[in-house]
Amino acid sequence: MEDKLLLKNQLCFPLYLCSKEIIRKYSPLLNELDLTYTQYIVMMYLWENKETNIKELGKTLLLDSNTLTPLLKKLESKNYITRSKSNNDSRNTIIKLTEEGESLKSKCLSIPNLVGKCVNLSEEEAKTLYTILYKILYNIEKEDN
Amino acid sequence: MEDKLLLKNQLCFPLYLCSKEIIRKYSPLLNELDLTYTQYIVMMYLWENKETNIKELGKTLLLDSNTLTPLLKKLESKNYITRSKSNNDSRNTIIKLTEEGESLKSKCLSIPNLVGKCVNLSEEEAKTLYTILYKILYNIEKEDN
DNA sequence: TTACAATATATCGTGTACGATGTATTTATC
DNA sequence: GATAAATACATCGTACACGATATATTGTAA
Repeated sequence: MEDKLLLKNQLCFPLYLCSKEIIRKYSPLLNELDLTYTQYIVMMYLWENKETNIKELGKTLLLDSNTLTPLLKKLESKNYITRSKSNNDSRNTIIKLTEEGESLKSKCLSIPNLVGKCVNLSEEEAKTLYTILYKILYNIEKEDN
Repeated sequence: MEDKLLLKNQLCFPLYLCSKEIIRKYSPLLNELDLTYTQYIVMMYLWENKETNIKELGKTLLLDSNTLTPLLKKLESKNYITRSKSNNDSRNTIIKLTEEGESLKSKCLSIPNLVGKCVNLSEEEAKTLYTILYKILYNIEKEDN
């Protein structure tokens, strides 16, 4: 009977390490744009959607207002986004991309390839990993109800 | 030409989400033992090694003294470990498991299965994921030199 | 043996991450 | 239409995570 409490028998441990280490690879690239990794994925969401609110954003990034509110204030102070209250429902905080925020995307085009080079998986491995990770997310979400 | 800056085309993004979400699954279980996830993996390391120092620990967990020193002080205050200076080289901080810390392991035996149930991968998927994750870690470490 | 480099840890500041709680607004129920 | 429940966000406190820097100790080379 193997010892399930050995670090080498854990799955979450290498997941945790990989997440940290890849994000560490992002940071010198993102530093030049004055972005953190979390701010970067918020920007990615906005490049796809232009306008959103905290609830929608949080549903995608699996983050709540306690994390997003201060982060979005920082992005606002950098003039990458605007924050305003909705007229329809003034509980909603509308997040909009600014011109400057939009133009930031062109400066990020090389980032995925640079990071991909560090990770250095074959196309097939990357695809397999991707599939399994989303399966885990699906399973956990299902568990939560 | 696909847009590499779409969230759905990212690999780090689901990695980051999985790491967070699985750790979220640990937390109610670890709460009962007054441990955070990071404290838990430190304890796992110590259950395997009994005695270590901050450098050794950090090499395994990929953490530096700026994270570990305060964390270890907390584990010390819970009487799970002791911190002391080495006689051979008084720059080293020796970390030792206490009896109480050692006995904590028996209370954790059910955790891996409970979390595994949430993740809910087949044996083969888990193995594949494991292999790919450690390949990434190897590749990144190699890159760093 | 002295002075400089290397090592090991600690401290500091910033930025998430998240449970718990507070507040304002909207919806639902009677 | 008053009121309770639900919703959306904001705030607070604790705990990492990590770059930068400080401090103390040890190793090394002239």
